[in-house]
Amino acid sequence: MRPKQHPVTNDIIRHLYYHGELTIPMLSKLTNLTVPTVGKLVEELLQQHILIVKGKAASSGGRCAFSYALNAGMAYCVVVCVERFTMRIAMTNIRNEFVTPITSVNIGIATPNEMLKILQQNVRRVINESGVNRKLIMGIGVAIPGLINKNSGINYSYFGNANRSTTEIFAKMFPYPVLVQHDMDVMARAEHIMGVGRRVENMLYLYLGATGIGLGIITNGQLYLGHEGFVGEIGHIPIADNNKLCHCGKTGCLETEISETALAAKILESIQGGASTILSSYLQNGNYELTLQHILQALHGGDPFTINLFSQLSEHLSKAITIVLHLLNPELIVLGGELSGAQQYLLLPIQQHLNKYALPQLLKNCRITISTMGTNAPLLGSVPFIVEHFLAEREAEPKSGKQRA
Amino acid sequence: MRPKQHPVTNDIIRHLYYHGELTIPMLSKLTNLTVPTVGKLVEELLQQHILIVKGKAASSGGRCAFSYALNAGMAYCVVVCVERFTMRIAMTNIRNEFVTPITSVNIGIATPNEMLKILQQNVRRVINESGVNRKLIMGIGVAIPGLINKNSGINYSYFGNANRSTTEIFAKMFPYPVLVQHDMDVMARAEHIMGVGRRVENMLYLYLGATGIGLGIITNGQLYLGHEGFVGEIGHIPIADNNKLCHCGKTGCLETEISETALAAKILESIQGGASTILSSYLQNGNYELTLQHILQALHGGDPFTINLFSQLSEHLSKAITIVLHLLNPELIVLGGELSGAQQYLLLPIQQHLNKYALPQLLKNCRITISTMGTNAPLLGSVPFIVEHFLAEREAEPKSGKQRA
DNA sequence: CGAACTTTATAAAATATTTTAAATAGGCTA
DNA sequence: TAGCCTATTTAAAATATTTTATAAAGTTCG
Repeated sequence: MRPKQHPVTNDIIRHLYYHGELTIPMLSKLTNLTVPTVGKLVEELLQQHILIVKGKAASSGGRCAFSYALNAGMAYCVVVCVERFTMRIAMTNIRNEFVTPITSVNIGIATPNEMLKILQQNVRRVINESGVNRKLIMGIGVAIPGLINKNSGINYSYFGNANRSTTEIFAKMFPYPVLVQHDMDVMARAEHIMGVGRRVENMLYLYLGATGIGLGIITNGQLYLGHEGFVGEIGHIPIADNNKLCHCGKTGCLETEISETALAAKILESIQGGASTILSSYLQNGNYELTLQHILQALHGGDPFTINLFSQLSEHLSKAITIVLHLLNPELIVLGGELSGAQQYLLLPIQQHLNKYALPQLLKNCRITISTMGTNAPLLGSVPFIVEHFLAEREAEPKSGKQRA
Repeated sequence: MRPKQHPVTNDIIRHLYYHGELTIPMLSKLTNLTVPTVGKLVEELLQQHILIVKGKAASSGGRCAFSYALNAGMAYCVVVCVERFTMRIAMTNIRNEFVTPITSVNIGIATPNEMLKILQQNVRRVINESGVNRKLIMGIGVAIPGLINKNSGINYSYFGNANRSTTEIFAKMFPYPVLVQHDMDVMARAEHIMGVGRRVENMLYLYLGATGIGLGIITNGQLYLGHEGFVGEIGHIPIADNNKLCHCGKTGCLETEISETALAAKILESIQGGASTILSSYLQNGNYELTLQHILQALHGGDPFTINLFSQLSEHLSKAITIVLHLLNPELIVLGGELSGAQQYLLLPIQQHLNKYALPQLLKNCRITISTMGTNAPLLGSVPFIVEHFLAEREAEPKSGKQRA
């Protein structure tokens, strides 16, 4: 008997999720509903404990409005991210806040089936230990690297093979919806919803990881996934004239210059060629491996060799950034991933090189910054996906009983 | 007294514009309104002569539905495109059909002010000669090359300088809204709305012109303009290791390999080096200039040298296509512009080279084809912009008198 | 400090849209 | 060609949302 109301309350919840805190007149503008209508709906949502009164907003010349927010205890998300050596799991509330510690599990060289087991066990443990009412869990978000088909859920790296859809596998494993997403897209979304990219319509998230490079794209205010979800494969753009063979089989890929192994190899070569750097000390006593951690440590320690190394690396990166800048004219480019830990040692040379390569009109109004979300991005970025899915389901629902609260 | 109805009838008009012909149940699904509601609104629009009954749709197992379409005489657009040597002007109806011949005016090396005068005079003439009721003209669409700021309308090529907004200039010149757009975006839109890209959510339009290269981008079903409208600057991607100086000041730009002058220079060099080609015959009697027309003629005439030339050109092009393919995972790539006249001599080698460069997962479900709209694209592509603007204005309108019909 | 103005919230009447139900029209099969 | 099935159309009742009007709670300025 309420044909439109249910979708409309979802709209209110959605806006409150993205804005955090809103007044009735603000919601009226955002939803295109009149103030009395929004007033009634908010009243209803308050009674269902979906909303809470947050306080009074500052007056803008008249009676000051009450502001409302989502009740943090209204709904929860389980978030998982799969990384090189570990899988991290935690629970958040609907306000993007962690409500459990982040569990980190070693995954070693687990087979797809072992990975599934590890995931299942640990997700269950996190849910148990959280003490949260299971009915309030909206879903599970899983961020994984590699190519993931956005329609079938088929991916070519974890949890299965080219024939098994992860979506189907997980549907049998959990009583909650499980959303598997490319980690790049999850991080881009995190940055866009709760990081430096808030309210930005067109932005790029450039992930500079130890093992690879990727790009997450936000166009017209929404995540762009492309036809099948294979967006942002920037690591294999032929950009370097170095003749180095990439693991993809081609030469000159961006990734042959920018990765932990590429950096380590370059350093080793230089040291053998007589270069003087603090990094030599790590290579004593039969230890021939340099990790990114060592390199970043040397960098922030002020080692001139390493600083120069990052300046060189920035040159290649700048060429790639120039390409995406010229193609997509973003308002903001966010740099994330382990390599972005280089901070100013990366950002400043990039900006310098961009002045050389990029068209000034495009560069002028494009901000470039380093992510401040750290390792939380691939976890928190799943929350908006889960919230959207939850609200979409809620809309499709037969208008049966009252909603969870 | 009709708070929502007006926007809703606009929605019906919009859907009919994009689909051409629809039944009431189809409109009901598209608008999220019930069949009785749509029925009433359609009845109203029929009485206002905005819609016409098109015929009966084929039955799908029951009573067959009437199908409705926009009345071609309901509204008109003036469309203009500015090209290298000429300005072309015509009038269309709201169904993307020309209702006047296409007027072509020589613009030589006109100054910005002269250009404005030429445009004004000829647009007026086309309107006069069309005999169309001026009240039915929705607006004027102008497609121009170069960088155009999507917000201010400031462009750096025609009709003004970096300080004058074309939007403002035109507002004083005509009693109709004038929409100035980048020609690349207009052509991409044409291809997306009425060309090979109909119903495609994610596509790229690659313009291969005599003087430059550009990219129009459709993401999530809508034209992507970027932060300021400077999207698709693909001509200056550093892709060639040829050390040729580009007019932008850098070397190795894609445009240094793919353009009329680049091709002509290459041919001349080869001929001087002793190559045998039918093109030599054009260079007799003191004529040292080769146009793209000559080259395409030789190509389709089967000249082996020219065929080979296009195969080489395709290699560079394929590298650029690989980049955008890897970054944006489109469903469709449409090739347009004068160079696309090479047809299979361009398409086949591109596909061959792509097999070498691109990741198979990305290539597999991406169709690449050559535009079939020819020189109409930059004219007809303005129509959807004008229609959208018209409908947006109509929505904002105070719900005063009845609408034009 | 109170009058005038502005903004927000609520109540009652008006109206658009939906739901439910019944009628109509075409295709398919016997 | 009659009768059944399905889909479209129209009609009437129910309900959500808007409009209009009024009250309440702030700010600003004389």
